[in-house]
Amino acid sequence: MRSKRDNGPTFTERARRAQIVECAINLIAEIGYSQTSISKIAERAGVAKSVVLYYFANKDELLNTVVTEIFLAGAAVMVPAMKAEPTAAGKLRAYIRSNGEFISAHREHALAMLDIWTSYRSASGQRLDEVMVESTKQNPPQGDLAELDPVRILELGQQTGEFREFSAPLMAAAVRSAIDGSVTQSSVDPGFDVMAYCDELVTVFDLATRRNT
Amino acid sequence: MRSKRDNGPTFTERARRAQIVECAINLIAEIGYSQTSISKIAERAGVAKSVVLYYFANKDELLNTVVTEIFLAGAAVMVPAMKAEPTAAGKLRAYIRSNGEFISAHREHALAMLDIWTSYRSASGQRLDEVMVESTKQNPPQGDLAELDPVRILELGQQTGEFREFSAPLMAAAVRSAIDGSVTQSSVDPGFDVMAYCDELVTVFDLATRRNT
Amino acid sequence: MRSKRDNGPTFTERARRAQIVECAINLIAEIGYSQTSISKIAERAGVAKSVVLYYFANKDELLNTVVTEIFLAGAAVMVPAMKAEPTAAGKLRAYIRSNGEFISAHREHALAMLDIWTSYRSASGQRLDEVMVESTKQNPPQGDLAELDPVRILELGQQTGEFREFSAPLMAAAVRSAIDGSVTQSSVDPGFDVMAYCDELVTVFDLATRRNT
Amino acid sequence: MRSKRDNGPTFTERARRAQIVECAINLIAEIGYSQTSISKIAERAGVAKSVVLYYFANKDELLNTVVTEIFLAGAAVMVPAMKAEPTAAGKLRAYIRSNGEFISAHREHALAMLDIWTSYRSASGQRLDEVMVESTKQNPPQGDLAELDPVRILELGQQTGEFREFSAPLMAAAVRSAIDGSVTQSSVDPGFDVMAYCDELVTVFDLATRRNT
DNA sequence: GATGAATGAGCATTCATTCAT
DNA sequence: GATGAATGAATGCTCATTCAT
Repeated sequence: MRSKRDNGPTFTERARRAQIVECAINLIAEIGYSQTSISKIAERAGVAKSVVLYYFANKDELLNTVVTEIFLAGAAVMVPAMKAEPTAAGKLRAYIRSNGEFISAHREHALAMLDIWTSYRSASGQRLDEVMVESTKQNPPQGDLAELDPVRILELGQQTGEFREFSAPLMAAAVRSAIDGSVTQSSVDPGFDVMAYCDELVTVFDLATRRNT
Repeated sequence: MRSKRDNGPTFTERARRAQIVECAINLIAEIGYSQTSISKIAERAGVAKSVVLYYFANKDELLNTVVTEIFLAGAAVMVPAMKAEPTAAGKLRAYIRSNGEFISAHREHALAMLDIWTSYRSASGQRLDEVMVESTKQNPPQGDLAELDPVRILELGQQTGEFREFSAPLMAAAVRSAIDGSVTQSSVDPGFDVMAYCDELVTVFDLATRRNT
Repeated sequence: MRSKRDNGPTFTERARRAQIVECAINLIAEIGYSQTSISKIAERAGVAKSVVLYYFANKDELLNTVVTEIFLAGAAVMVPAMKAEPTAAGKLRAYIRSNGEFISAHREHALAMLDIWTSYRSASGQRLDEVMVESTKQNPPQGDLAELDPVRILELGQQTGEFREFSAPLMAAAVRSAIDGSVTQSSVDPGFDVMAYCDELVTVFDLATRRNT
Repeated sequence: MRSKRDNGPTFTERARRAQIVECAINLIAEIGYSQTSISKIAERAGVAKSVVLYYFANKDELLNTVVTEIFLAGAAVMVPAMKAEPTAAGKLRAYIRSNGEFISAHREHALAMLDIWTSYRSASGQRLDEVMVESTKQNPPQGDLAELDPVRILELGQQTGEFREFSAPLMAAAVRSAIDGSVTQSSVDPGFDVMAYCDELVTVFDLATRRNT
């Protein structure tokens, strides 16, 4: 795709890829991943179907790009918010609220992400996480991205004595799925107030995790 | 399929339908709804593809049967458990735990249900809940099934003074999505301890809802 | 299907066969031969699909019965009308008018007949007439039915000097297709006045065939 | 299939479409519309089934193209022939003869057209004319094509006094169905002399329409 | 860079027919 | 007599992908 003396992707290439990814996200948010085909994406982007496969080797690569894109956009919002909080309780609060803010601000991205996450199956029936295991194992999240793991926040709080005793992985799973619930709700009811919901979650997990005196 | 003066379904018919539904559930749990085709279901059931369509007018009817079957099986476990509890706090506890018990005992059913719920899209892109709205509006859940609505439990607790003030619909959404999270976790990690997770949830929502003295 | 000491078809058998044939005719007239399936016929008759194939070895036999039935019903109307006319001109007039009367009185039968005649193709693409050739060759129309051949009428008229010189087969083809046109028209426009049309045809072919002095 | 700024169909596209249409016509003429499937058309064209659906969105679009193609080819022959005749009687003669010439010269096209016309039923059982009503209402035949309406010829002749009094619509129906009869005859007997038949029709309708002195 | 052309695999569904009861 | 059960072939159609230009 590029010459030997490689200067990285050209401007056009990046623009086209971004455009295609954007159309894919909109489409997935609108009609669901399972109904989203390459030709529909191409149609919406106003290009030939083969153009999509020129920029992305196959459907899975496009999908992967979409997921990564959204994930990084979310991280860009959440990581700073969490870093700004010194305490574990503060970090947990920031984790929930900043996630909610991203979902509110980028509703379509969140819808697309959740839909892919829950709907995607490879030809052999593997889910996205199963497929991603290899690449993740090779590139475990480092530095800032590791901050996004709720298990770490909870363990931190238990170490500092802010939080009571509980299973950090289980509590983390509860936090994550409760937050994801806001996307599901939002897809059912477009008027769903994600931030109000997340504020409620902040209270819930504050009461549920803090050490009672 | 049957004449007017109807003696109800044959023995064979009930058996075959049950078998097909079972195969469908297994398959959906295994490879996901989007990868589940009628021919794969037939293959697993060891019958010709056309047999499936002999017993179910079309894919949607089969799907509907699957969903209803699983839902009723879940309700059969949950409703008695909740009725046995007099207090709202007890009912909430029973709601979470009995749901967890059903998920543990029928892991494949729960996986299939969740996958259908999140993946299904009609030809026009509608989700299952959107499609079901009409039938639900015509036949709103009555009697025992109404017990399964978590909003009612929470409002009850607020009326009796057991629970603090909060938005019942939002809290209910949190409860539901936290419970559903156990299925997602279970699909990612087959060894996930659903009951331990639900016990943790019981604590979380007990702390989060009870009136602090 | 019947015992050795054969008393011919039982009452039930004849009744069932008649009922099925009737339903087939209605259905073909309504939705066209190509959309008419055995299961639809059975459904309309209120019996199981296999019942239809119990009385008729296969679809073609049912079809054949339908065609024969309608043809004989038409002949029953037309033959007497033609016999009543002594002259060739009178017979031609009677041929057209009585055919029109049959079409008017049994619109569905006529529609079904025409639709089968034009639409039917065997699995190998043969038309109904091609398929029927063998049976017709073995049993050429005799006696009264031979009266229905318009070629004979025209040749008779030429022998008696009533008609001018023309090619009888070609003129006969013109007469037949003009009459059939009334069915086509009637299917397009249910209000089409078949008798008025046939009266016009009578005039047309009277003017067209008579010897001018 | 093509981008917005459109240079019109490619050479390949036009060629392939023409080839597919041609194969469809041959096949319909041979085995009838009801037995003609997309895969058979593709097989005859020597391409994959999906190629047919690459050029025609669905079977109906292909069908429509076939019908339009044949109709326009017929009109191209008939319109000039009729225009060349100044009198109504001449026009009527030209209408019949030029139609016959087209049928003789393009036997397969005529057979296909008639078969589609009589056999086609939409999924809901509508005939081709019923389906075409809307498009025809929006685009009524204009200019030259209006010449092809036999009703107009007959009314013209009555206005000029060339023709006697009769119902023009009924006479037109008779003319049309008599002509169509040549196609039916030709399909039954490949050696049928269409032009001789049409010449006979010319005489028939000349005698039948002209004002007797 | 971009795209038109082509393809094969798969899917849901329809249907005539066979067979055991 | 009647029917439920089962099946294989066929149909229209979608889609991701390949390839030559």
